[in-house]
Amino acid sequence: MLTWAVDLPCEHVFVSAEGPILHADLDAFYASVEQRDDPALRGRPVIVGTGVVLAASYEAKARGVRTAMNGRMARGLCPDAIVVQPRMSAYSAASKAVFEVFADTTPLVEGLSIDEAFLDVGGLRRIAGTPSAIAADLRRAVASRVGLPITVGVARTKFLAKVASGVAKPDGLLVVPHDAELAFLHPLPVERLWGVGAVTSAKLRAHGITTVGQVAAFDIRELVSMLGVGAGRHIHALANNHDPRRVRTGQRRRSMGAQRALGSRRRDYAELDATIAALVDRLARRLRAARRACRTITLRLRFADFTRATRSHTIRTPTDGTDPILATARTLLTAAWPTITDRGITLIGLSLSNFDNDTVQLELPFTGPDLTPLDSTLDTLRTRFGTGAVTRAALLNQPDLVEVPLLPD
DNA sequence: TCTGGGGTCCTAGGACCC
DNA sequence: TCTGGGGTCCTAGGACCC
Repeated sequence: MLTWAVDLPCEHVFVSAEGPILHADLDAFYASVEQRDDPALRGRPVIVGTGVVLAASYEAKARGVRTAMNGRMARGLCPDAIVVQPRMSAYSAASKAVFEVFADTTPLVEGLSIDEAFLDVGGLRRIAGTPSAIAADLRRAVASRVGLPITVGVARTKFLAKVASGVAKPDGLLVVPHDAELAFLHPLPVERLWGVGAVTSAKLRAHGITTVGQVAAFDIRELVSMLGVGAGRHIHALANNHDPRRVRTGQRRRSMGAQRALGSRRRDYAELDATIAALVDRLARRLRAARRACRTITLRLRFADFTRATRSHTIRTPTDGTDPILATARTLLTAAWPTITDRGITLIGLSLSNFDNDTVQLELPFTGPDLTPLDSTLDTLRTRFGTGAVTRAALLNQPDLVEVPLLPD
């Protein structure tokens, strides 16, 4: 199987500092890459994606075009927009170049998606200047080395930094000073809270809650009964400016999926089976390229009325093979078929998860009976590999060698 | 506004174990 | 025979993010 034993030298382990934190977010990423690569597009409204809008330049956004909007509607709002086909490989390359700039700024980078990341710049003050100077340098470096505009929010916590970059967009820089955090946060609309989407926003507004400050003042028990324990506590904490989450490096993906929209035409079993075979083929290749193996295969379906259904199965032994994954996917489809056959399937997807824990053997920077460095080492490992990666007991039992999950993809 | 493709995390019930 | 309390794993659904 795919269990690795790789030595990871300890100089590759980074110690987390405690903020300040930068949230760096590329502006209208796909559209900006298109404008960078084709001067004729600069200053003009650009829409990436023909079916739905994958990205819109700020010139198009000014006319009301939004990400995920139906393409026909977008062209109605902005008839002179230039619509281009997405070029995913160009975006991947641009993202990689930007992340290299991040890595040159600080080793403590946590990527959130193809176009945004948190950077912990605590501890860099003496060598690189104040956080706002570091952020300004970063923006200049991305502009000169990659040719893309990027907005940076700077704050004490992840949440404040993320909100700051959102407020500062496009092509901006915003620092939230320590003594102005609540004054910055509380007047904002509830939708700025990370984790408040359409459903939660509607519930809050139905209770007359429209600002972050109102959420902060609201009784937490009522929030919990309104939204559930997890969401209620989460937004209450954020609204009250409690966000102890640190920047974490070395996170590995937890699932891998592929899907295919089918339109409204009726599909028979054979067509779905062929689609699934193609999805499995793609996914299994990606899985092997990432050197992972999965145990859970999930079939995702979306119907004409936009309801969804999932069917999943977990196998005993992790696999990266096309055949076992396809066999499981087919079993799921066959079992679900009688209940889905007349519901009008408009999308079919597969997701692989429950990856086996690939490990590395890591030399720790101490041996013998002196355990004083143990807790700082534990902290270091958790920063790099995640809180659940290693326990104190594991370190005590094996103080000079410990297995932790493999490096990120 | 009727909607693509890729992800993350949480909740809740049931099976099973001690 | 009926019972408590706690834990893990699996399945299905849902909300949210870019």
